Amino acid sequence: MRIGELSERTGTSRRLLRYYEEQGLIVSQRSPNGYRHYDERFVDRVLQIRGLLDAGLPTRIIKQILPCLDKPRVIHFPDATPEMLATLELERDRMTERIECLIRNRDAVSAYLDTVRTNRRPEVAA
Amino acid sequence: MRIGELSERTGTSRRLLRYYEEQGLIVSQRSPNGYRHYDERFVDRVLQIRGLLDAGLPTRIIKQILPCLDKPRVIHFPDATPEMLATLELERDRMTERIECLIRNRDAVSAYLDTVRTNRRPEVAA
DNA sequence: TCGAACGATCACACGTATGTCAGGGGTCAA
DNA sequence: TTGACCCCTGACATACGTGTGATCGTTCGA
Repeated sequence: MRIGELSERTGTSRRLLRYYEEQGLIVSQRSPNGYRHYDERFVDRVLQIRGLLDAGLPTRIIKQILPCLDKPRVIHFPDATPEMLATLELERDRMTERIECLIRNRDAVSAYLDTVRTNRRPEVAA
Repeated sequence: MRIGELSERTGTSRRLLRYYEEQGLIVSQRSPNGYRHYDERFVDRVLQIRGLLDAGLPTRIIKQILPCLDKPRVIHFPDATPEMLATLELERDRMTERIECLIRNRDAVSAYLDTVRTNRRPEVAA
């Protein structure tokens, strides 16, 4: 598919798809006329990128963890340098912290909503 | 405490503390000379703000959910308008999505790291 | 063959979180 | 009183994700 279809299927502007490519998050095939072409896998890939961006990870980090998520469980041992593994561990821990922070606060918001709804007293003006 | 101590205890620059105040995330007492003063509660409050920012929430949203997290379980019913409750529900759901996305990807990174470490073969050059 | 619809690149702009610096005042101990 | 150190405000700068527009080439159906 070309960029327009990928854009529609992922709800992501063409501009951003080109930006993600520029940042090395996705790679496209080019036809002779220069048009970008993508296969089905890119739909999930782009949605994954958007989710991670929305969760606060910068493209620089996303670029590093994406190779871990490729479907074929083929691990590229050669390019798994100790430094890269350390970086991944660090990012994994940072993601865990984010998760815990989000859970804490989401639960607090939930508790608040529950309390408000339970104690709803329409007869009280103020 | 004054802004310098709060800054040190939260690892947050003075500049940012003032910015958070400007955005309505925190409120300070002022002494006659204009200095900001904070009590102990602000240490946790600031750390919470930083966690949420790091998790990808903008100050606009953080400002809305912070009142839900105040220690005294005093719910301010009067200012809990239906619109605000709807907004909170929406944000709660968005936080849940973020959490799920982060967990999925964190687990994938973990699995990658486990695989690499398990299959470590120091004798293989390439 | 023309025009609509799509693609490409490039440049400028914006919002947000953050850094940094300038210019000025307050506090306090030597 | 001077100097070190804290605070204030305001302005400018930067990185990053994203929008928008200009200008141009490609494709394809009417």
